[in-house]
Amino acid sequence: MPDDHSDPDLAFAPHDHARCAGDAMARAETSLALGGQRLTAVRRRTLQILLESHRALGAYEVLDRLVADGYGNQPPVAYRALEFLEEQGLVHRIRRLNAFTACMHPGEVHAPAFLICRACHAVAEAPAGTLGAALQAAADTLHFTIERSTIEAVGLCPACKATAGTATRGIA
Amino acid sequence: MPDDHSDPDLAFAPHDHARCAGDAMARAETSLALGGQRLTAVRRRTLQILLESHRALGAYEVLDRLVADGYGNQPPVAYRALEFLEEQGLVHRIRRLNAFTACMHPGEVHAPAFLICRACHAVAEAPAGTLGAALQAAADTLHFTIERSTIEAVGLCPACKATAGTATRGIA
DNA sequence: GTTGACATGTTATACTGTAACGCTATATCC
DNA sequence: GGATATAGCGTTACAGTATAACATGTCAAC
Ligand SMILES: [Zn+2]
Ligand SMILES: [Zn+2]
Ligand SMILES: [Zn+2]
Ligand SMILES: [Zn+2]
Repeated sequence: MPDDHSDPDLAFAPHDHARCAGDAMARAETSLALGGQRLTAVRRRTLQILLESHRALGAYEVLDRLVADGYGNQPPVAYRALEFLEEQGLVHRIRRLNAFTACMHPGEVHAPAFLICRACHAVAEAPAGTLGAALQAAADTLHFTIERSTIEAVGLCPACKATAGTATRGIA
Repeated sequence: MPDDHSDPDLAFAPHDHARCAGDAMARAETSLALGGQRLTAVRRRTLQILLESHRALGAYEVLDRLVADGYGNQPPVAYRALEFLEEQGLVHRIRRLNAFTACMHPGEVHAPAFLICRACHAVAEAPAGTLGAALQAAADTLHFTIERSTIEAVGLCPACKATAGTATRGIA
């Protein structure tokens, strides 16, 4: 059995997602412990919820899930947990969708870029490649200093391209 | 007097903005005429409003301006005009700001990328350069087909870097 | 002038995000 | 253990963003 956890993003491919999510949660715990940050019950559950699929969830979807688990049922509960996780680099905000998704490469420094399938709503974190450099180069010609960047592409994932028109596929 | 209308984006530099905006409006008229689309009063005024500065305006800011000119004062009036202009490639949506800005390169095919100054709120459309290609390359490795992309960077424009901390500068 | 298509005006509502306050849990220091 | 400080959570109330649905108006083609 091949190692299906080599990097090239597997959001679009079938894979051992239980392990995928478990690994991510473990990395999150390590990373937070190192930084002296607290992974409280709400925060942990929020991250778990996002890790259940390679999709982006709206704050209110997350909130619904938290409520079902007995946590506070007001928007700030979800927003606070999500913002904390984003600050810690464990979650990314997908502005195009007004939604959040778990980071698949926590720890590594990365200007994240996302590929969003409009059919199955899977979200993959694209391999950085020369992307960051290209954006930096564009900024340089205008003498602009980049602090944060948002790169998001909408289109069709391989599975949905194959089934052209059909609905959900894969882990999304 | 040098031609200050050579491309490298001038949003961050002083320039003859009346001509800058006038040119853009003229290109818009041509482009719509070719496509058989109608530049109605609301649409024209909406584009003018966005062309007054190199900033992004929220739909409700645009609406306020339209109301002041005697147009309908409900959100759909502004959203419809903005969406029409965006479909025609004359306006871009800046998701990071929940706002809209006039396109500075209408006609040309371009996967737009924006540089947003967090100090003076100027928004420049970055020269495409290798950016589109880099994103496409990243997508290719996952066999993802890009249909639309959102590229936005937040940081400091040259003027605001110089004044480090001071407020508004330039045309923004 | 009637028809049909498109655009605008209007009502109402849905969705997304935050400010502010008070309570509770946790860590720290004595 | 008890006092103190801090961070996190629960809640109320509201602000900001966006859209569905329907009525009215405008314009060009026939
Ligand atoms: Zn997975
Ligand atoms: Zn898909
Ligand atoms: Zn200008
Ligand atoms: Zn600036």
